[in-house]
Amino acid sequence: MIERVLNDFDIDQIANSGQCFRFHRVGDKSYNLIAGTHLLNIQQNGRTVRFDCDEDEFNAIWRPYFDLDTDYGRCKAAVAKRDTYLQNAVAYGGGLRILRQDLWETILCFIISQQNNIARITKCVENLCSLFGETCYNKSEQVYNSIPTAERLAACTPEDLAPVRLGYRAKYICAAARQVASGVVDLEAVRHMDYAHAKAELLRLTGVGIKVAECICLFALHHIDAFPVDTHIRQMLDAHYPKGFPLKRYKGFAGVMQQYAFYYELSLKD
DNA sequence: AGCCAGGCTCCGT
DNA sequence: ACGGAGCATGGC
Repeated sequence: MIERVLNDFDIDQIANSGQCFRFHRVGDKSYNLIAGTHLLNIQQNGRTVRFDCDEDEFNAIWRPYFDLDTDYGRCKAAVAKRDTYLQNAVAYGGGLRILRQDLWETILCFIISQQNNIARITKCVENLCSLFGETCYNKSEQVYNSIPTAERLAACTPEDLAPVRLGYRAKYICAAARQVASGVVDLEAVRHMDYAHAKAELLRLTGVGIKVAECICLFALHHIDAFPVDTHIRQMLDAHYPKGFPLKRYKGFAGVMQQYAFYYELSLKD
């Protein structure tokens, strides 16, 4: 069991930020999270966060996953004083983090995300894992399913995936899985590329366009210059930044600002 | 009931 | 190179 006192960290905000679709709420500020082949129970009480794992796993997996070595206070302090929109967004979602998620898992989740809503994305991801994922066990003998491998999905047809209810995205998933399993797109190489090259390589995947590629760059590869523009961000930009978002001001961490804005926009719509 | 959702591919110009 | 139709499904 690991306990840490953390600033700028709110597990509810992180779990509901639409970066990861594999947080399962199990109690007050308490979640089971499946990331790659790992399962974590995490619980927050005030600034104290409890990670149910040993120190080696914490350092190897969860510390980078939650980006705990980054000072988000510095990002927040960079927000222009007169920019009341971003000031409000930061005040609202000040506990957000940019996660370092598994690359293949993020590719699948964000292919599924297109032209879809978060509630249904979550269901599709759950279906995909429970029907095609690898069965995993942790030390406490908890059973859970990881995201299916590219090899497993490459052997599937879109009809095979029908129970997942992916709609027209099923054929994208099958095609992308074949590209990855065959090595036509080398994800291990993508991991070591800079932002521009990684984005270009991801764009070769069927079902991955600019927006999805930028989400993958931001939420898996931690290229925090990425600034995905989806329908919510588009509306926000039109309403609050008609002359364009000040990307230069936030160069090097624009993706963090994007995430504050995205989470704030979601809150304004329910 | 009808609009919309963390868009993309494909096919005309 | 660019623009628009079509796309599956279900939440609200």
